[in-house]
Amino acid sequence: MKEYFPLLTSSPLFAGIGRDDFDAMLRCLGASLRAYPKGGTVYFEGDTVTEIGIVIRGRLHLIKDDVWGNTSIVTEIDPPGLFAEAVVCSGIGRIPVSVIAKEESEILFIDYKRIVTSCSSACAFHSKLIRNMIGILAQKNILMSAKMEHITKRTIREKLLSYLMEQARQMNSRSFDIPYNRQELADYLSVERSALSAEMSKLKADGVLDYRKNHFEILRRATP
Amino acid sequence: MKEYFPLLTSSPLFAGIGRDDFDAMLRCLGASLRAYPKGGTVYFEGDTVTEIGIVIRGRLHLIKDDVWGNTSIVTEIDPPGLFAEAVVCSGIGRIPVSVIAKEESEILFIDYKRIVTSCSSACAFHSKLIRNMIGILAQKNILMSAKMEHITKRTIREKLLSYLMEQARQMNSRSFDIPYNRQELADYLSVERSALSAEMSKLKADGVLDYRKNHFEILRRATP
DNA sequence: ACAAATCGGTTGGATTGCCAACGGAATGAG
DNA sequence: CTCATTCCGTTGGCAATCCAACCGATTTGT
Repeated sequence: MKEYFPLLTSSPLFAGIGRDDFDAMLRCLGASLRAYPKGGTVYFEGDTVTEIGIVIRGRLHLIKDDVWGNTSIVTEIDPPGLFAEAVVCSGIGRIPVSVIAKEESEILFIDYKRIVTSCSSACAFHSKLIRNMIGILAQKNILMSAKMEHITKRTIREKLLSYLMEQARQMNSRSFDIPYNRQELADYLSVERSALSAEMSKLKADGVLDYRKNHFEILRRATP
Repeated sequence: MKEYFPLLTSSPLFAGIGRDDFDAMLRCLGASLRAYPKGGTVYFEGDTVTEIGIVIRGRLHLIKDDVWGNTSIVTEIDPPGLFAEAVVCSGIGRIPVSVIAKEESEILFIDYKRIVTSCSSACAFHSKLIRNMIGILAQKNILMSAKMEHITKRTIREKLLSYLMEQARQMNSRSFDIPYNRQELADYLSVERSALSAEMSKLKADGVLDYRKNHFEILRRATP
């Protein structure tokens, strides 16, 4: 198991856990490692899950099957990504997506109860692990709230400005870089790339915005 | 403090905490009660916060000030609602909204560190409180993910069907009630009420859907 | 340096949604 | 019962978005 230490310690879940504690911890948590062939199914939508999963090797797709049979990819998860943590931690249990191995994969499973129940030997890392878990869930909350904030706006112009102004606020500057290219930004705001480009040009022409590649500068307040 | 027991115990955060432990718990957590006049400001956007808040009396508005001065209400919080839990638990600290008292209000503040740090007397409720906190964050995650799933769809038809099919799946039946009226459903999906009504009529005409008030029945798979 | 691939801006026609306004049905108060 | 209110469906004109297609610029691989 030790071979996975470098990978796992880069996961937010295990942040701050030392190499020395590592093996003992995994044993104490009753972590189990399972392998899946390419195309194999980890969970079917609706399955009851009690373990969180951490991708060690390979790649997973969380997919949703439309009632008519169309399947759409909700997320892709690469090592050392977490999945099923929200369903498990919420106590809901029924997973709302199917999980399939897009490549031959190895996954580390940890039973949620073993995380939140202090073991008899009162392992020191338990509380650290729990704080990490809380941090992960809370952070995801923040990110999703922010995204909602933007997406619920009516027009592309509003969505874009909402996003850019938040970036400016976070960077504490009117001039900043964003971590997306055009297509990714369009996907994030769930609009068409071409329509986004068009709106950006208009904003530039209006003197509201200046940009070049993924560097942006807000010049003045936008009027509709 | 005991007077607040019935209210607070109805909060998911304190679920399962007995009356006997209650006062000791609040003292152990260093909970502090503060009052705000109508219109008073609890937090300004960007403030650094380390305490989660629980509304005991009154009502709060979480608001966001557009750079141009337009303020929009993000959420309304009534007793015994929680706020600032995500910012605090994520360790981000800078609150992304302003919090104002819409009415004269009383708020119970609890320092996050006191929750996740075991006290010297190893209070039994600590772990319960932590599990509750995790559950709250995770549940919010699930709800937001589901909403995203719907909202990111391109057309009203798709948004609506996405929502309804999820309801059907959850209720395990093609016939079910939803907890919204038209306006609320439109707000949830962030579309226009009238446009939603129109689309619903079309779906009914197409034989895909039947409904009456807030009772729905899915008749057959939708084709675009 | 050349070819191929990726990325981003532009354009025009079809689709879709927004908005404002109206009217009917249901509900509730006096 | 009558009036006022709320909820919901309908409609039409206008604005925004989607979609497909194209092209130039930049990047990447060889």
